[in-house]
Amino acid sequence: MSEPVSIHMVAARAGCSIATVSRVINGTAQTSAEVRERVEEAVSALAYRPSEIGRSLKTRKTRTIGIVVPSFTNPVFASSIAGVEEVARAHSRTVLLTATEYHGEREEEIVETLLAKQVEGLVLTVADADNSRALDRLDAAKVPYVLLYNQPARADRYAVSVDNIAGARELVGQLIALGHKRIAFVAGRFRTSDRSLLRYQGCVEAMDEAGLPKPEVLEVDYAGDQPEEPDVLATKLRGLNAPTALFCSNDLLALAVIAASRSIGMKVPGDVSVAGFDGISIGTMIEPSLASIAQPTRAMGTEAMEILHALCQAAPVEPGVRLLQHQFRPGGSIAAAPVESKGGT
Amino acid sequence: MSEPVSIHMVAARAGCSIATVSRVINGTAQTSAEVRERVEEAVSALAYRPSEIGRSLKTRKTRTIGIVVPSFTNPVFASSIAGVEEVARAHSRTVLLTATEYHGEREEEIVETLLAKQVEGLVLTVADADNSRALDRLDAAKVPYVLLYNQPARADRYAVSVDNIAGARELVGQLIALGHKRIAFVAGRFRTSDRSLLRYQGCVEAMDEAGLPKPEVLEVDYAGDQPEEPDVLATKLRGLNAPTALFCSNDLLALAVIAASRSIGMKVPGDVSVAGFDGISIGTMIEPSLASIAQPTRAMGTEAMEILHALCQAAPVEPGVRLLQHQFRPGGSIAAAPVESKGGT
DNA sequence: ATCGATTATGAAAACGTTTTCAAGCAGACT
DNA sequence: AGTCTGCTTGAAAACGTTTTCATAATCGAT
Repeated sequence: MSEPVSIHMVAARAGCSIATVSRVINGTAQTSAEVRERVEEAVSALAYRPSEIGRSLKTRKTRTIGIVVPSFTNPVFASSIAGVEEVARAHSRTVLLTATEYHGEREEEIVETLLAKQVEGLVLTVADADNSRALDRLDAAKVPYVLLYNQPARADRYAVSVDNIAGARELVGQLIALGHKRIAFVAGRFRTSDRSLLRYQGCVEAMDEAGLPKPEVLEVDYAGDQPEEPDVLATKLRGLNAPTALFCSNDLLALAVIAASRSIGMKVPGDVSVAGFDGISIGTMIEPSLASIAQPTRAMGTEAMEILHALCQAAPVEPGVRLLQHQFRPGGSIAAAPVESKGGT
Repeated sequence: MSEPVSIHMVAARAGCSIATVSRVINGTAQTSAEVRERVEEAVSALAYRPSEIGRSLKTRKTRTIGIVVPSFTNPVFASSIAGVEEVARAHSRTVLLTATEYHGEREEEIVETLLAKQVEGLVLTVADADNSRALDRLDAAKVPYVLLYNQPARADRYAVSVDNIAGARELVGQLIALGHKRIAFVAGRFRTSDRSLLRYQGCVEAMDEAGLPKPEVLEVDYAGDQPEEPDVLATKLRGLNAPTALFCSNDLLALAVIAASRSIGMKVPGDVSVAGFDGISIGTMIEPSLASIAQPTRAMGTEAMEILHALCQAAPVEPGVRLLQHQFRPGGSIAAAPVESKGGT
């Protein structure tokens, strides 16, 4: 903070010009062994580290990328961020982190800030990938970016995701195979998550295919990352038309739904089956374990960052959505549907 | 990436000097309404955003802070990061994020990188706050930092934590009150977490006080954030001397321990009580709910960032460790100790 | 010995800002 | 009319780098 050691001091101590110091440090040109040694001595004696700021200004490269996600506390995002960061570091890039807290309207402002910081590219998860002023801004600025968890319709955008529709279909297919006919979709934030909508769509398709009516939908409010109060949620659950299975748009929500069900005396999976989406690791440790669609979250982060890295150095990359493999994760939270009481409630 | 619009272009379009543009943008001096209007027109027409790089170079302020934590995927760190980021944004600072992945030896290199990026300060959780070359480096560079979750002995360092010893004592006290006499401490990473060690110490003190022998210790290996394979863990648990309660050094570990116990037919809490430390929110949603010591993780993040912000602008702040209030969170995972079979195994 | 070719080095420009300094200019006062 | 004050503006320096260009020095070859 108070003793900034610049290249000039190193040059002074080594008795040469700053140009030579720069050459020694970056190995960008031949230098005599003698002067090289003096420079190296000075560098370590002064604990000199070239300022990335000065360097960036000249080279117009910051080696910094930005991340924009709805939240850190959702394990899905946390672990993909970890993946991004790992790859970023491997390519000696650093990561500027921001969260929208699920406020889609903040996206644009956040992107603006990141742009001012001269990030070379971004990895982001937006509310609606096909209608985002933030993305338009990035396109205009010609700053490369890779979407994560979004599945944009536009083919010119880069994205890494799983096939949300197929995943949801698969999961709901399992429920149907277990004999469930009245399946409700418990939706987190339809409005701020196109993923949620796609999963709903997959659910509808699976039920359609099986000749079942559209699922009932229960929309849940959130406070930050946590679903609303357990008793409010419980009340809402009670208001449903006696579904035998609940498909929740994500695992965190499923956990809350299980807890709420329990609180109103509904046994899981005895009275009602509950499934989620994401495959967070905690789901396997609880009892009953949570049936879900597992996404390779960390790998999605690393993949996104690899693409972004390529883009940053203007390497040719095929645009479009990379769909990584999802996997049905069975769990004790779902079971065969209870036998239907004839014409009952 | 390819059309960088600089202050010069704005000046050219507005027909004035770059100095005037700067003044209009920052409002740092009076300008005539006429020229101000022209500048504003140019700014919005060109979608100009001052480069933070250029600005930082001149002002020697980057308005960027660094975060160093062991991992993002541990909810404890994730939520305090969220707190840090929130406050940082409120003070219009951005956050550079890095994880050590629990490799203490990486800390120094990471700090070095962050320093080169000219961060104005750091929030970090280190392996051992009293013996850290990374912190020494920061002291030498006179860059302010605030520790999070660490409780350094040195009184000149800033830190935000809970009282780990007191928390552990309190929790173990509860176990003892429930009649437990053989309590084992399940330790995650003694070597890379001084928190773990403090919690152990608290456990020992509580047992000492009650005239009980030192707790048996089970040390667990990790792969990244997840404890070792469930069956390995289960085997290790079986090797213990029939404790009636397991105090785990953190909640994630406790969850794994519960799952492992279940896998070898030990009922929780019927056969063995299990408690954790941290109070992660998922702990309240599972069955049985997890008894733990809740830390105000997000508040710890905001507090740390507030202190750092003050430090960054050279405001006087009392050094030392801020201990935030922890709270015993009761849970169904602990229950009265089974009655002791006379002189049994 | 002289010449061209090669190598090591330094001076200076450039990157995009902020800020100091001086100057221009209007109006107000003597 | 002349001076002073106050307000607005521009030129230029500075921040810490990298890089271009030129120069000095070394060397082998004629």
